[in-house]
Parts: sequence; structure tokens; C-alpha cells
Amino acid sequence: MIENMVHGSTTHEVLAAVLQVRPASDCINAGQPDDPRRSSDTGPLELAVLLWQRALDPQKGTWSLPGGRLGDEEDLDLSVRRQLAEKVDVRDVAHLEQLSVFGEPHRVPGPRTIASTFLGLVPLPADPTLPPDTAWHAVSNLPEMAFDHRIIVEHARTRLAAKLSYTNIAFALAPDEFSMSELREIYCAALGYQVDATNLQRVLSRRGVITATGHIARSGRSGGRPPALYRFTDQALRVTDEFAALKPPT
Amino acid sequence: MIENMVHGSTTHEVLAAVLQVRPASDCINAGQPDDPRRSSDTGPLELAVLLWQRALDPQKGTWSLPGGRLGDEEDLDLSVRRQLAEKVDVRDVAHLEQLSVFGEPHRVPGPRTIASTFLGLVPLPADPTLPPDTAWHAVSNLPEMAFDHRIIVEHARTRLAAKLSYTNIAFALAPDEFSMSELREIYCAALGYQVDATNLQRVLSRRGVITATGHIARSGRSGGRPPALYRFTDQALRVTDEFAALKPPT
DNA sequence: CCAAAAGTGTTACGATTACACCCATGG
DNA sequence: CCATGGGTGTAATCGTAACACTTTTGG
Repeated sequence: MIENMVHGSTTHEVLAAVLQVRPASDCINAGQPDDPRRSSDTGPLELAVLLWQRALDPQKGTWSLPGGRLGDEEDLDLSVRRQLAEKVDVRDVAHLEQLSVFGEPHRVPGPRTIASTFLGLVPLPADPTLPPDTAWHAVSNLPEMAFDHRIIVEHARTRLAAKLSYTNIAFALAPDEFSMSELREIYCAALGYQVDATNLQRVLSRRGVITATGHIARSGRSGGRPPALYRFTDQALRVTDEFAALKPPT
Repeated sequence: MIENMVHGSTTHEVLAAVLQVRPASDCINAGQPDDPRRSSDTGPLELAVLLWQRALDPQKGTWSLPGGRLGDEEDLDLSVRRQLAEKVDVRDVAHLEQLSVFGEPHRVPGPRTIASTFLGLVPLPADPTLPPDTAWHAVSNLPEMAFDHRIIVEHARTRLAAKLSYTNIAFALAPDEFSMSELREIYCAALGYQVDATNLQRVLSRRGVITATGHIARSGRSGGRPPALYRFTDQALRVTDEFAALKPPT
């Protein structure tokens, strides 16, 4: 590593908290096994983050966010996508947005490194094959993490929960087509509390966030009425309920 | 300027969009002179941003946000505060928060420079004496601006408007003590639309954002009942109404 | 026919907006 | 005593939460 501490010159890295709602059984240290009587066959869902384990010092053995040094002619977003593709073989990032910058002079050992952090979301059906040092971890039960990476994951979780409420950001977590029950479980996993499928349907429909496809799925092994399928109207982030209060006059 | 394009090494700057709600007459290019019959004696209020005019190329004559190169051992927030104090003599920043990072490789000429951008707020009574090349500009009527600085101001305005709705961020715009009419005008100026003082009172009181001081101001020259005075309960940012929808069960 | 899952409808509640009305002061 | 601004109260509206009830399927 080239040491280069000329005044005003710093190293810049990007770090991504890549989140996915996925079957808890596929995560390391999943949270408490919840409600055993569940609809889908895949087991309970859990909000998970992608981490790799450091094989070398500093902080050998702790878990880190994927990312790395920004290329000379590289845009920040593209750098994140490149590093996710190269280092952990993840190419299905449906949404990527900036979180904050971490710039404390000694946040990591060695030359001063400023980190731009990102939230990335991977939709449910995708299950990329990961390198051996890489794994999904339940956000509710994080391992010992390197440097300031734990805070970044917390930021990501908070941002996701907030945007689930006032944007269509769940498009980046859900499959193309889904039943309201499936979508409900995704919301429950991401938010960490129970959401009612009926009301979720009404809220998202009135805002135009989801659209019925007209397709009907087959009912599961245990019977039950076959569910109607929906899709997200847009595949890019859209704010749907901007103001919590003090709305502009109509 | 030291050219230093060693791989991975970049220059880092901070840029601040410093906003204040202030008498429109003190701003360059204030918006349309609104409603002439107004309460206060200072004239209509306007949301303004602090800019300095470039005396040299590149982009000579255009207006820039205050900021500059990050110091070697300097935290980002402190760097912003230092540069505001040194370069434009502003020390009354009541609130400072990160906006996004701009990292396109050629966003400015010369060596690659990544900019961390910030929103700063200055409360109303403060009126720092500015250097001659520096002035407040109405956000509704920005001059020709350098590089990507106009976008940054737009981000700042959007962020402020959003947070006025679900946080106590107005503490950083208002004086220590104020009547509801005064606060109403601040909200109107910052949001760009009419807000009702009665309802503003109720919303902010119920949330505990403002507290009555018990003091009563004197009525103005044109008579009228003397207004009760209030203050913000907290002098730091607090989220008061987190979820727009999909609230967690009680 | 019964259990399970999905969908529909109704009610209740909370928060905000809009607006009419009363209060206090200066001229 | 009247114009001006400040404060209080109430009704209307909107959106969501909660929950009971109906529909459709598999065993």
C-alpha cells in the first residue's frame, strides 16, 4: 500500500451494507425462531446483511462490509457495484443509495481513509453464490464487526425502515410477482414488527405503489384460497407520501 | 496546488449550503415581493443561502458555496465549521448535517476532488458581517453557480423542508424566544407555502417541540393583542414523527 | 365438511385542516 | 370604539388500524 500523506490528499473507499430479506435458515445466527405456523414453505424470513470475514490483521477474524478503494476514474456508485461484483459476486443489486460519509482521521489504521457508505438491496429470489469467506448475517444478531462497520449497518437498517414507510423502496426487496402475504412477510422482516396484509394492500394500492397483475397463484399444500398476484408499479425509488405533517394546502 | 494522482489518492473538500430565513430586503435577488400587509416590521422573510463570488477562474464570476480542502487531521464537521468561520466569518451555525457526496471523476477541473456536502442552519437574529465577495441569495432565485453547487443547494432546501415536517429542526432557524406568528413566518419562508399559525401551535405543542415561556411580548405599532412567547424545547435535532404510515403497533 | 389461507367490509380512532368566534391592545 | 392582530373552540376530513365476516381451495 502506497503511503502518501501529502497535505489534503486522502484515500477514499466505498463500503456497502447490502441487505436482503431471506430465509432465516440461510443466515448465520438468525434471530429467535419465530411463529412456527407460517404460510410459505421456505421458513421464516429475516433481514440479513452481507459480510466477509477478515483473514488478516488488522482486526483479523472480525466481519467487514464489502467495498474497497475507489478507482481513479470511477464514479462512486459504479465503484460499489464493481466491488460487489468482483469481491462477493453479487450483481443483483436492485437499489443503491448513499448513506453518510465517515471521515474521522483515525477511523482505520494506516493512511487516512474516508469512507462513503451505501445501502444496497437485493431482491428475494436472488441467491448469489458467495465466496467462502462471505456470508449473510441476520441484522438482529450481528457478529463482532471491524472498525465502524456496525454503525453503518445500523444506519442502513434505519434508512430502510424509514423509506419503507414513505417510498416504494420495497420493490428492491420483493420478487417480480408476489402475493400480499409474501409481501407482508417481507415488510415484517424488514421492519421488525407485525404488519397487517389487508391494510398494507390498501395503503400501497391507493398510492399506486403496487398493481394487480391479474394472475392467480395456486394455493399451497395446506389448502387455502389461491392468492392474487401483484407487482411494483415502478422499479426505481419514488417518494409516495412526502410529508408527515404540515402538508402544503391542496 | 500539488498534483498528485497516485492510485487511490484523492483530494477531499467539504462544501456547505448555509441557509437562513431572513428579511428579503437583505438578500440579493429576493423573490417576488409578497403580501404587503404583514405583521413584523422587518419586511417579508425569505429562505436564503450564503454564497461567495469567484474572483478567479475557473468559472470566474459565478457563485460558489463556502468550503474547501479538508485538513489532514480534521474531522469533516469541524472542517466545515472552521472554514465557515475563517472564510465567511460565520460562527452561529446552530445545526449542521451531512448531505450527499459528490464524487464524479471530473466534477471540477484539476486533480480529482470528492466533495462531502453539508446543510448548515443559522438562526434568525444572527446577522454575521460578511466579507465583500460574500452575500445571501434568495434560494428561490439563485444566480449562476459554479460546478455542481446549484444541485447541492436544491438538496439542502429539500432536506430542510422534509425535516421541518417530522423533526424539530426549526430550532436552528428561530430566535430563542418567539411568538407563533413569527414562527409561522419562518415556516412559510422555509417551506414556500402558507402555514396556519393555529395548527402549527397545536402540532408542535402536542409533540413537545415547543414550550410556552410564560413571557408576553408587547403588541406592535398597529395594536393587536400581545402574543405569548415560546421557545424550542430542545436545541439539538430530534425526530418527532418518525413514520408516515405503517406505524408499529402500540 | 373442516381447516387454512385470501379477500371484503365496517368501525373506530387519531391527527390535521379549515374556519368561525372571542380576547386584548393601540390609536 | 374600532381596527388589528392573537388565541380558543369546534366541525369536517382524511388516513390508518383493528377486526369480524365471507370466499375459495386442499385434504
